[in-house]
Amino acid sequence: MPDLDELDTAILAELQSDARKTNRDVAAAVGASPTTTLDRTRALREKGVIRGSVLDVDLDSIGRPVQALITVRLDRPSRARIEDFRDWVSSLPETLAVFVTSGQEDFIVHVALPDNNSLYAFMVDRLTERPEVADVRASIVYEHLRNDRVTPANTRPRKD
Amino acid sequence: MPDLDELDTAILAELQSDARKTNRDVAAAVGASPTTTLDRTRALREKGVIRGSVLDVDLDSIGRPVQALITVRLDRPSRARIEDFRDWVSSLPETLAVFVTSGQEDFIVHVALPDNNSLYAFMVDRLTERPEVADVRASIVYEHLRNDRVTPANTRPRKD
DNA sequence: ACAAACAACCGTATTTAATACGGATAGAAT
DNA sequence: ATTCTATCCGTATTAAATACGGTTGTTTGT
Repeated sequence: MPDLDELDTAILAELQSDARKTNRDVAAAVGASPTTTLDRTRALREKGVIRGSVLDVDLDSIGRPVQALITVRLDRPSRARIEDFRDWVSSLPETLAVFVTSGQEDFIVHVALPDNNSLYAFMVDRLTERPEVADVRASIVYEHLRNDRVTPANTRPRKD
Repeated sequence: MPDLDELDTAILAELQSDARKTNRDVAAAVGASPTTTLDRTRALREKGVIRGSVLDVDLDSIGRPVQALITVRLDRPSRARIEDFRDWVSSLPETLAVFVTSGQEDFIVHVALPDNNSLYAFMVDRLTERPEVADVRASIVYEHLRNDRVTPANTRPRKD
């Protein structure tokens, strides 16, 4: 597991505010040369620290303004059943993200839909049609805030 | 509210699999010229359909492998109290994302921490120190899958 | 019906960024 | 001391992004 120094951490911070920032801009912000910054960024990708970059799409303007978190409990949640349901639900067009959890539920599914009727239909038609689904419960999401400052637990000082 | 045609939708799909894909690659994939693709992409940004791009960082390799969804209920959840707590919790370093919800809870907070002890400390020290917090409950997240095919609810045919 | 205005698309030329490569410096190992 | 390695950077080259103008086709107005 790679431990990261201050320069790596600074690069991650810059790219988190905007993953499409140019390498030159990142370099200027962190106070290193473009070459060094590119080397570091590539290394972070190769080490798997940076897994990719995701487009942040406004759900209202693509006609899906209603968000919900749907808690799902399975009947007899064996590994096979969990993985089956996980794969199925994560590929539905309504789904934004899937959390596989422990606790009182087995899944929490984040969905975005055009309106409340679609949400109701999704719950009672699509989810409940799966025989292994024992229970579902929806919480409407009014707001979804991301923290764009995801920092490493500990950072090694830069060897100067 | 902008309705999007097939070309816009195709561009969004391409950039969702990798937000750093070059404009030329996107153009080749959607079957349009780089110029047209750049025009469209810029327009999508200006219209607010594309809000930005987020780096996908591997939480294990930055020393925060333990994820949880923490359900929070406030005492007397007025607007002011909700917004206060929202702003406070969303800026904590442990927080990845915050959902403001209706239902049996007021918030669902997605956090990433180094280990289970840190999670316990976060719950009983940090959250419970806030007087307006009436109740908290954690679900450990074993897996977090994102759907990288977030498509518009309806797409207008391209005027050809 | 006709002309004007507009929208969508693309090609070319220019500017800017990404990349490859090699050199310099410094610390660690032998 | 010398070699090895890691880190950083500058330069030259390649590739992409951008600005701009031209073409086509559709809508708008008279």
